[in-house]
Amino acid sequence: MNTVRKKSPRQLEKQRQILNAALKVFSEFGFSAASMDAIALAAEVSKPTLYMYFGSKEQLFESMMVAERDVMLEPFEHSSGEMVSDLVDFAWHYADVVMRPEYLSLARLIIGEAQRFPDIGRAYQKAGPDRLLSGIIAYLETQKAKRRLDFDEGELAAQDLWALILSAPRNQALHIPDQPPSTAQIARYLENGLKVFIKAYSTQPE
Amino acid sequence: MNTVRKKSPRQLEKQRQILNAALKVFSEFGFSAASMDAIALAAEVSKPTLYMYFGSKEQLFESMMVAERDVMLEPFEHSSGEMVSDLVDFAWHYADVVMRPEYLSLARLIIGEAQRFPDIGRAYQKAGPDRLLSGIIAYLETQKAKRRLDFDEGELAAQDLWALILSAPRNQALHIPDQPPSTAQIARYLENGLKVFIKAYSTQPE
DNA sequence: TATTTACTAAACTGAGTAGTAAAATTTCTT
DNA sequence: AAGAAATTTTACTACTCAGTTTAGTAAATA
Repeated sequence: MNTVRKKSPRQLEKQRQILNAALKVFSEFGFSAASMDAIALAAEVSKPTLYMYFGSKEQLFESMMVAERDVMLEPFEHSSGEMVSDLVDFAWHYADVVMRPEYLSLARLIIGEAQRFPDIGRAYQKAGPDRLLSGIIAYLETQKAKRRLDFDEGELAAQDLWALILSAPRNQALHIPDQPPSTAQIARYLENGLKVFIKAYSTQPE
Repeated sequence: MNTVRKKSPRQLEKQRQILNAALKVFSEFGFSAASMDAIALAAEVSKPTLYMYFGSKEQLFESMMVAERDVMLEPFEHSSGEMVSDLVDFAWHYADVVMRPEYLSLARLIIGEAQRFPDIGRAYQKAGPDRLLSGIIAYLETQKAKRRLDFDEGELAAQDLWALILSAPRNQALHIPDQPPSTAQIARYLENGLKVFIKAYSTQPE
């Protein structure tokens, strides 16, 4: 396996190109049906270059997963610093990440290949859902500290919030990629979910 | 495409054998990576026989999907007749179906191939989640009629119940096939979910 | 200018795979 | 038991694809 020694900006650019192409092709066809020729073509790179940067199809797949996962969750990372004003903002921000077509494609790919790449499934669960869940828990705890919410286990409350808001539209989107729920439909589930959550967990339900 | 004319019990038996093998191999490898040779081997049938019963790989895949889906949902079908005594029973019955390893495998397969087989994704949504949802709605409506529950839209209430009970363990199981949640873990989510649901929807929360 | 580095295009290897053909064999029917 | 139908075995075709090799080119470096 001949790796590149030093990474010039030009090489980093090429690496990005390849990873982007890999995401695109793998997402569309799945691991097995995606061909390295197709990825090379999409990346506008020759096949030997592909193998120079990433030794094999499996390695490319795993590298792509790690890279894309981080890119995907980047916007969420940043927001965890700023203080969200209320649950609605929080929920919408969350929905924006999870319901993005690229995120859904990746999730579909991961679920579909989970049996063949158990490490990737586990890593995704940690870096994706679990991390987002931590964010929710942290937020809910601050609300609990302010006596606005009441619960025993933060994890369960966070799971409930997630489930109430996004379970229905996300599952549907996973099964039917070509008919993603509209913003209005998402809003319907989101508002109802929040209403239920508040009724169950708020100390002063309106 | 040379189909078999009359179906002797022996042929039906063979058909079952093939479909079972197809489920097994497709579930393990996904559509593309599964080979017809492997399926023939698993079914203890020759490859030409495979092609005699099901004209092509895609046809076999689709037939298997339809057949397995129906088998999978059979136990649920029957139970909708008998009157479930309370929500806990109902939830457990539901969890038993959805968290079965074979059901999860099939769901993983469908999600992974949804982009390549949009019809199958749509059909599954209708025959699986949507049908189960109808069952929940029907049950909730009877409770509403008895003034035990209160809600505006049955669909939303049913989605909430589903989400609260099974969203968390199911998602985790989809990502991490080799570590399915234990009965105790399922119970934890289920009991908490029911508690929240009752608090939000019951007319007389305990 | 000479040399190294990164890359490309194209052909090739070797393995696997969907699907078919035909003859041999088993099973069913009469 | 004899003939018909269903199946199997075996072999094959045509193709795809991961990964490699070769021969040559553009650009950076010395």
